[in-house]
Amino acid sequence: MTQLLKISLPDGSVREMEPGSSPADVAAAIGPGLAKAALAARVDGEVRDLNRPFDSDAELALITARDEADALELVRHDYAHLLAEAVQTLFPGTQITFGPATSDGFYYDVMAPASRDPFSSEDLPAIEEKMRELIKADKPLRREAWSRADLIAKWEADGEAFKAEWAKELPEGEELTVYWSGDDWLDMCRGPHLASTGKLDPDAFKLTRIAGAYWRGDQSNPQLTRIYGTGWLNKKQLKQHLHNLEEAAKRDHRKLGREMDLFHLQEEAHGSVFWHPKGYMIWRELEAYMRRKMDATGYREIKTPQLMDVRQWEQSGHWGKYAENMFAVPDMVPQVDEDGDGPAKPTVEKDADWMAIKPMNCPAHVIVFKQGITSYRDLPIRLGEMGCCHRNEPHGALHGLMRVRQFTQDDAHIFCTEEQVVEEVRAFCELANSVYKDFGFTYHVKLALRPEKRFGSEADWDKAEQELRDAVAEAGMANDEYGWEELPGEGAFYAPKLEWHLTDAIGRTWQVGTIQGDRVLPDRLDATYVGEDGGRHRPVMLHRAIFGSYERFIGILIEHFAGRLPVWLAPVQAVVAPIVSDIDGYASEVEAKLKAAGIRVESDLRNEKINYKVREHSLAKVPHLFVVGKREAEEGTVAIRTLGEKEQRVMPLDEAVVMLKQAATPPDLAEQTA
RNA sequence: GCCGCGGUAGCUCAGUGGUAGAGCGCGUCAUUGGUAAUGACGAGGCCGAGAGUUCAAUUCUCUCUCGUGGCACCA
Repeated sequence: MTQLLKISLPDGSVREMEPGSSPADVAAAIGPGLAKAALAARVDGEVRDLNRPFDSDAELALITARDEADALELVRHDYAHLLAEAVQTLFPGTQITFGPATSDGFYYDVMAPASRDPFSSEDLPAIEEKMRELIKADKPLRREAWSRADLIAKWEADGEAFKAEWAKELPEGEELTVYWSGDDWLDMCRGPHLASTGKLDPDAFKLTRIAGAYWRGDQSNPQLTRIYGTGWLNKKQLKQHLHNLEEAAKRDHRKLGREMDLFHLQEEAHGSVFWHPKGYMIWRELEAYMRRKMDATGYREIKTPQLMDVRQWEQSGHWGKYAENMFAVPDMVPQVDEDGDGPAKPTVEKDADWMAIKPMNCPAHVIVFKQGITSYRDLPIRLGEMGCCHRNEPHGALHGLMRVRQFTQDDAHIFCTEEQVVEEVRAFCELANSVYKDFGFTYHVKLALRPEKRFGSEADWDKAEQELRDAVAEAGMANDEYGWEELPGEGAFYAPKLEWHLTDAIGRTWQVGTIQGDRVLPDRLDATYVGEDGGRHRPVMLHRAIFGSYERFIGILIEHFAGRLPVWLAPVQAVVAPIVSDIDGYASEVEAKLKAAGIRVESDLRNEKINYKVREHSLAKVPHLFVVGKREAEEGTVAIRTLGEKEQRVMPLDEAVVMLKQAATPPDLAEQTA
């Protein structure tokens, strides 16, 4: 007599099942409702197919649509397979490669048959339709174990070069699995999958776009066509997601930047920003804020050259590694003809010396550090700079304010002894925290570890990584609350880095802040200090930034606040709008009083109706609108309409000035007066 | 840099092998109106750049450029 399997359920009960039975059988035994609702099973913590028999006694939790994270992952993976099957059914000869789930759906990378052009968005409706047909057909999805040799043979026979290549690299001897869709299509896959295609909702997915992607993510490999889709458990979720996308598009900083007249970009300086008065006001407020923060925490601000001899960049190692992304200029006077019209492309003299526009501030800061002789008593030395840098970014990378060719960092370098590193990094964690909190961001801290290509000894990397780890632990941030995580291979070539990833109002994350513990550059540029023992020692150099770059940070703020910036950052903090022109005099008086209080205020004396003015300044996202009519002028009051609030408040002018002044105080200054 | 899509008025976009249209915005005039669009009239375009096909190109083809969605990159 065979022994029954003991299957423990989440409620603590235990069911005895025949050997060979599967989670589906358990579900059926519990009830027909659950049998229908079950999508997959968690067996001893591992997500598995519903029909895959138990290997032994096990803990079982059935996954239904209520277990949303697991369920979404499953259906998205299934949609991806369905996509591949649909494409191959419609276009025989198409090679398939990979198709994982993503954060909002799925994609599949395919190679169109040589006989036709790569797929385009025009093909999407037909593919979608075919996917729906496959769902309706309710094809069972069946797991099957294959040997590696059989798999390779199968892919080679089918002309699936990519799949064959991949199969050859899979470990010998390990059980490999394929999934059949019905009896006529299969893909190599670890699984798990739903029991059949009919479990998917034909109205809960949408193919969204087509893009190129390299085979195995490597630029030197062939380029495949990636078909993206968004996939959900039901139609309602899909609709909600599409709605969210629209909402995100509304807060696009490029759109708001134009509408709010903050900045513009144009061809002649692509990748560099033309800041308009209103946009630059945000910048000035941020810069003033950051200066106060850095002044208060022991930094000293410097300003270093934009242009340095290329040899300096060779010595630092940047020229060798990043020359193609640097802007170099010959140190010569361009030839100009007699009319003063120089040739559009001046010829460069053969023996001209080359200068490079700085792509970063670090070497210049080391140079400043090296002036004179530094004693250990002077350390740590914290040198800050609002450093304007240029990098010749790949064209495809440029994006509004988020990725630009000219940017200004809130940069600083801390030169300190080895003993001081952990405390300096810990203090930085604290500083960064106070800044991000002031803007209402939550964030995650991550540690990017040594990359494959790197400078410096293993011992130094061991030390540098451990210091950062220790510092975060001391700051109390090495835990789940701060999303603490280590990222192997993601560090810079000269140092491991801590990264701050902000989460914005609609849940997107942005990497902004960083601190990096560098022993390479001080060595390459021969920075030293005199120690207690009278000998020369290498300082450790900490590279750090909190905003990252002003351009990008402003872009993030615009999107985070959907343009409705906090009063202290709003370019125009209040508009005074008289209802009739008789009141212009009083409006000007109100404006003058607010101005005297340091408020950025404008008055709108145009010959327009109040409705029009209210609408316009609301759309312009002015935080406070001061409406004044005959009544207010007589009583010496203002009717305040605050952006985002329905009710207006009428209050005496003097009171309003105090109120607004308080609302417009930057958060770091508000703390002190509180 | 690679793949796909795009570039028409300040903005959002329509349109056509015979050198252009709307709405908003802008200007002028009238209107002085209590909280999200008052009306009338008017100005405004090398249809991204260059080359080709054609009697004729904003329209078709090619190259370039910029933007855009991805990929790759991100010191």
